Amino acid sequence: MPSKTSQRTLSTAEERRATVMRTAIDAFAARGYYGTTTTEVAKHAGISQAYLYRLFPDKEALFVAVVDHCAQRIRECLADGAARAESGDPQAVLASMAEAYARLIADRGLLMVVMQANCAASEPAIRDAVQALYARQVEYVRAASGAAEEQIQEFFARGFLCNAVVAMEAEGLDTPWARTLTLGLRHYPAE
Amino acid sequence: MPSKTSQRTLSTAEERRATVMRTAIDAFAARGYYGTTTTEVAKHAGISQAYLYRLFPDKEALFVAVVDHCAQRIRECLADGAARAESGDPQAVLASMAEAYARLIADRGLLMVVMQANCAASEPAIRDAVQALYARQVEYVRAASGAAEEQIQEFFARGFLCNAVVAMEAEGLDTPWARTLTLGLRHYPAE
DNA sequence: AGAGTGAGTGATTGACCACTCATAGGGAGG
DNA sequence: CCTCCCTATGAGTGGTCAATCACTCACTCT
Repeated sequence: MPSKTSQRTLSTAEERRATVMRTAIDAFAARGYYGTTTTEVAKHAGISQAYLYRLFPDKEALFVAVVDHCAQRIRECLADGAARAESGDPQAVLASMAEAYARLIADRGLLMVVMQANCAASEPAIRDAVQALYARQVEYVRAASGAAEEQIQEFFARGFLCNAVVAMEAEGLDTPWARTLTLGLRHYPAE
Repeated sequence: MPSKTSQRTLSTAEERRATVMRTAIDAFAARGYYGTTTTEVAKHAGISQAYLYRLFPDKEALFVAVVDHCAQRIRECLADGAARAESGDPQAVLASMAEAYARLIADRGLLMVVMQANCAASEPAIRDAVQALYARQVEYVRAASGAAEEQIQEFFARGFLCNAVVAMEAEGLDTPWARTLTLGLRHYPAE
């Protein structure tokens, strides 16, 4: 019967959930867990706010789902970096992972969601999600690189430096202090 | 006339402002700029919410004032660390500053306010305050230590690592990943 | 064609929040 | 003792937010 426009109009709930998790990143990235409204998230996903509550039990579960989604994308990115390493040497693997990470955070959203989650850790469920995120990341980096503890720690320290620099929007600044912090940091332009 | 209790009942506005900036730290540290209510801040300071608005023009100005207050305390702490250095050697000065910083962030509040401010940088006034904070910190560390750019950068990278670890409450955890991240980090118990 | 299932929404609710205003009361100077 | 300024508050106000509910419509199976 719908001969003209063969486009289907309805999606499955699972497809919608995936869309929401993708589009909610930018919303939560800008204003964090408390500062983002469910109406805003719904608008980004192109659905009504009421339906958002059919897809997720409440705002907290929605946020945790978004954080988990980001965690998974970061892991995939690290794995991709490890696969591209030119040799099995721990330092080479770490460098290749760092390069992949630098490319990943070219879009601010992903990174900012993780920082926002880190800051909203006073909610137990969110703190648990953040701890799980870093637990899996650290274990993965350890396993994939085989590097020494100190090297892994420094890898993450540099990662946190990246995060902070991006969060405070200091990548573009042409001041001495900003140049000191961003020394040697690869900065890929957005998209 | 008030012979029994000689305690005064009124304070000057300046004294009250100082009290608010001290007590608001814990409130903003836990739930950030958006998640903290002005009523909460007023209650912590022991004044009415209405009077808070006589001391500060609005919530944003209040938050920025608290961030500036934290920035000043951190600078004092770094200066104190530099003064205690055993020699003028850049590495020794940096190490002494790091030690002082580790002691400072024994109370989570100060550090979390800075992280929360970093995450609320979508508000221009807050972003400016955060950038000013790090600008002065980096310049101070550079001037006081005389260290090379790379060393200064690594100093701050380790600082951000500290921040993240404290934020996600991983200092106490006895898991391999948490131990990797906290390697060699001095952890002073609260208060 | 008609019944049943799941996608999707408009309207609403009660709680709460940033911010305001009229006013009460302490303390110092005259 | 009176008065004037400053500290301080109670009682709102308009607006917004998370969450709910009754309801419509699209699609499928028989």
